[in-house]
Amino acid sequence: MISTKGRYALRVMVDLAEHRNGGYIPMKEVADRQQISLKYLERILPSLSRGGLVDGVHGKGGGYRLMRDPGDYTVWEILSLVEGDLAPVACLAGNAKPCSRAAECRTLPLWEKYYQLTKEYFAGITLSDLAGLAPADNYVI
Amino acid sequence: MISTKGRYALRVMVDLAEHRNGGYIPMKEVADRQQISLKYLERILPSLSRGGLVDGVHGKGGGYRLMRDPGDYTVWEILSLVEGDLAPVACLAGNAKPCSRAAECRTLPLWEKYYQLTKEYFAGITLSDLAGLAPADNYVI
DNA sequence: CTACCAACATACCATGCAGGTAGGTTAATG
DNA sequence: CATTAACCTACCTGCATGGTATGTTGGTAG
Repeated sequence: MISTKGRYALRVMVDLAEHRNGGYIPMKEVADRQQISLKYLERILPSLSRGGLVDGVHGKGGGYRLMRDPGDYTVWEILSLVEGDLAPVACLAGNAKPCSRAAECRTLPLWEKYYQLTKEYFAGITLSDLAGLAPADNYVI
Repeated sequence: MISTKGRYALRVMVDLAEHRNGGYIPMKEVADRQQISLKYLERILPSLSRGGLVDGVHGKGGGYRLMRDPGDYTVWEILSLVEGDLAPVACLAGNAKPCSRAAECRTLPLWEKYYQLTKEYFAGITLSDLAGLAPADNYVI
């Protein structure tokens, strides 16, 4: 199951896409609009920043800003960054030790296909799809 | 993510389908074949039994047995029974309190469609698909 | 009737993660 | 220098996972 961390991150990104004006948007605004605890948001945003999805600036007039066009962010990218591994079962996660029963496992192909399905679904949706913005809607500076 | 409980339950069901002979199969056999702790298996099977998926009999010569043809069990049915709710996010789970932001939530439709996709995928696969048995392969008594 | 087998039930425990809260530090602006 | 806002660290509570251990109940075989 996707945790609140992933869900909140997605909502913040959509919010930043909808309210973008070329400048920096303080998290307090987003927290108010989205009704999410500011402190909790502040714990999520650094990973988005380190991942190069947003750009954060300290101090007065500061805040966060998208670094690319909303149409260039996929949901898969955002969720992966925040949630880590989106594998449906432990044996498919990146840090999993190789399973000796893999070759004969009757259920492994089921999980693999489901993983693939999940990836394709989330990779096919961008921020502009969610924000209801046209893909050609360009960044205003 | 699907927990070991769900994964093990599925493997047990497939094992019971592959080795079914009309009689009862003791969990010790399954535990040995599947390399799963017997004690842990014994904690999973009562729910499968209560759910009417298998039939358990005490004592010597006892064990568990499928109650229907393998082709009549869907993966969705098995996982739902053992895992409870398979909703990808908390707001879609059955026990979730109604969210006041649902009407305006930009991300809700995304989760709903993913939930639907998951359901359709798992409901489209049966035990006989996994066990490699032909659907017409009938129960031998 | 007794030994044995196997399902079934219950209790306990260690670990990790979710979902926060609290407080302070650093960097930029006016 | 006061304010703003990102950023960092530590801590806390509750719950789920993945077991282990110790039985009890019900049925069969000898």
